[in-house]
Amino acid sequence: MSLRNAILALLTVEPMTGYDLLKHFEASVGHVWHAPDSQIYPALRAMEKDGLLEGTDVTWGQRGTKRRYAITEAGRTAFREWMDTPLDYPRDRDPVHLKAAYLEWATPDAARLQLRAHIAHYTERLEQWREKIREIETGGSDMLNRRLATVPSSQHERTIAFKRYTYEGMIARADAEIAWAERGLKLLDELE
Amino acid sequence: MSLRNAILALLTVEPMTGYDLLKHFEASVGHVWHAPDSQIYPALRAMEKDGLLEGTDVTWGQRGTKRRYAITEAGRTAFREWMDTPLDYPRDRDPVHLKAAYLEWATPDAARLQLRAHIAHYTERLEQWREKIREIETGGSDMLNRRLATVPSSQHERTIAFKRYTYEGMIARADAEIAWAERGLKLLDELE
DNA sequence: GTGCACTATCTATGTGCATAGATAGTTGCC
DNA sequence: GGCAACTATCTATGCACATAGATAGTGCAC
Repeated sequence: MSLRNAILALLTVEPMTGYDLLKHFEASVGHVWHAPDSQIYPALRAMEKDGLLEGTDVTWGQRGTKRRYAITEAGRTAFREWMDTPLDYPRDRDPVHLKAAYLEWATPDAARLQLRAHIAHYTERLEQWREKIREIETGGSDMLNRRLATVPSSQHERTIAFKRYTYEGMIARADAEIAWAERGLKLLDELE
Repeated sequence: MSLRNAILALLTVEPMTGYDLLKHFEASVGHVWHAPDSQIYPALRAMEKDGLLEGTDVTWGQRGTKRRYAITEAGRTAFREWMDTPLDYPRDRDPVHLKAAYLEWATPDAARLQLRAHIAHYTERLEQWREKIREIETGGSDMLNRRLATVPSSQHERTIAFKRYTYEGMIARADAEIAWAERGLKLLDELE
């Protein structure tokens, strides 16, 4: 259900086409939730059928058309409901730690490579997330600015605070992962 | 592919039935990787067909039979290969942080409930993982003891170290999640 | 000797997602 | 005027997994 709610969240700002949404899932929201077009377009059709969205065909150039989706009142309600409902946590299923538990089966070199890849992965994310926070703080986030334009200014602080808070969480996680992988590299050295 | 490799990892210690494996996925390994019986049994059949396992029927009581699977040389090779191959990291898809980004849509009470649930979830895991480490350190882990019996004593330190290292990583992650949720609770107070 | 918890396995249906490939119109540039 | 890059959307196949329900034998306790 998260995909649907990620879509609803974006459409609370303004109506969008599937393609618009795709671009957002590749950029801003994509740092938290990713979705390919093959998932987005069918989801939009289903959500329209369920009354969460209302689609209208918009002409585009001479012969082209595209379908722009707006969130309905039912959609807003559904989103608020989801926001108020606790998530249930999936069972643990973590390939990285699964492998770590049997690292004696890997060659030390392969083990090192993988820990370094872990560090590289989270370092990259870290930079993206830090950049997001910078954008949020300097008012350089288009999507956030448009969102702020739709809510009373008394809500601006809240809205911004939760965005920053989200990315801070991602950063904290990345920091923990990097520190863990670095301890792993040290451990490999010690065991040799 | 992780399920298959989790199964291979367990079967490097000794042959087991699907039911045995299920119990392990509910207990020890389950802290890192979970799988229901409806996934395990078909996987075992497929892995036998692929030559990774060899199954033999074992009588059980008067009329009962069960199928015990042993890892083959091909299975060991496949497992080692997986262990030496870097994982590829899935795209970000994190419901918790997705929701956090739009927390202004939740009522403050609902938001608090969810952050507390987050804390409760990871606190519970934390205790399980700490218990696992205690088991590892005191030699109280059956599965680990049986595993150690299959490897030369020169490898014991390594084997134990990686297990502990794995759970330390899970603990570090849980600590980070709890700290983040606590900052969230504070943030909610401040915004009110 | 009956009932109950446990061992043991299998099947069916549906969702979410990855991957890949197809189609077609638009815009801008050289 | 043609080509490339981009906009816009759709479809197909397959895997991993959740959920649920079915079947049947075992072992023990009362």
